Amino acid sequence: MAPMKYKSFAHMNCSIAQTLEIIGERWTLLILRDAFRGVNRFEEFLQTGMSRNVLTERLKRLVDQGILEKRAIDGKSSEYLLTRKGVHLQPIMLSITHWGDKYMANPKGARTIFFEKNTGKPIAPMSPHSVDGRALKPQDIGLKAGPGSSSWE
Amino acid sequence: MAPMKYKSFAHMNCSIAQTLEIIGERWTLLILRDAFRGVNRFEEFLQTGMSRNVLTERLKRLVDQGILEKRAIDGKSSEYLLTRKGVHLQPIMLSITHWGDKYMANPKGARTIFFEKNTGKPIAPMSPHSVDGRALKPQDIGLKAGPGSSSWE
DNA sequence: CAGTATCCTACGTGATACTG
DNA sequence: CAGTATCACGTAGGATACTG
Repeated sequence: MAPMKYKSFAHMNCSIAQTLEIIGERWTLLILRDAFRGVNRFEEFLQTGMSRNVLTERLKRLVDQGILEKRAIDGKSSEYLLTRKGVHLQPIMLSITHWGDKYMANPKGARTIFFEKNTGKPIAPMSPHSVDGRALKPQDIGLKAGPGSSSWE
Repeated sequence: MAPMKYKSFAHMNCSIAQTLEIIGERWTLLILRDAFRGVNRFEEFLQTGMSRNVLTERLKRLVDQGILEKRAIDGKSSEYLLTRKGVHLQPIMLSITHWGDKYMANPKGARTIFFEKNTGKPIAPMSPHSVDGRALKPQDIGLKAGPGSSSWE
């Protein structure tokens, strides 16, 4: 019998599938969450609760994908910093956080607050917008196949 | 030796961790993606590529969590519909799609286009906004512990 | 069509010891 | 401190047969 493996999502012609192939593993998003909080050292990331081998592999993958950059600090230590590509994951993080805040709320209130530095005010919940800046409701949005679609619908 | 299990994220006092505990499994987000495209039948979901037992379990979990609603169609068939809670996952879907569009682009262009029904125009890339509706850049945003935080920082 | 039920395997994971 | 290296284990996942 031919060997069996988990199916890769990478070949699927879909942004969601391909993105999940990179950041969809069990601990990866928690590592990234930490990175957005300013965590950048191996031993710090460990505090989140995964074991060393898992962290090693995830970090390697994130560096390979250009989401984190590894920088030597003084020959013996290194740090991991979000690249531009990594920083652009921010809307995903915020969306997940806001959904969790709403549907898995801690009774005492939000656990993490994202605020605008200029004003100190919390940001608005993530929402889609039109190109000219109007907030849109879920039902205002339709979807269709684009030029990169092989074919669906 | 005490039995070993995958560590649950559920106890972590974190919106991201708890959300991942629900929608973070390998096929779940692809099922939800399909649901947003109007897929609602078992055999249709199967086309995405997972096996029956996996689909069965994922659907059950999503129904349990109130993200999908299972409705009998005529005694023999049933369909799965996004609840309000499920629809509110839309920003997550959109954010992931846009990131994938940018960093894992298909050379021919977007595969799925989200557009505003009223105008027919594609929506803007997902971005955080201030409460009064100004788009914010990643570096405009800070984060701090909220009232529900046990303690960090 | 919509599942349920097996069986099997490999991968993700956890624990921990070890190295520079 | 920042990893690398083992090893063992269970669960997610794959294939497929079966049922109403």
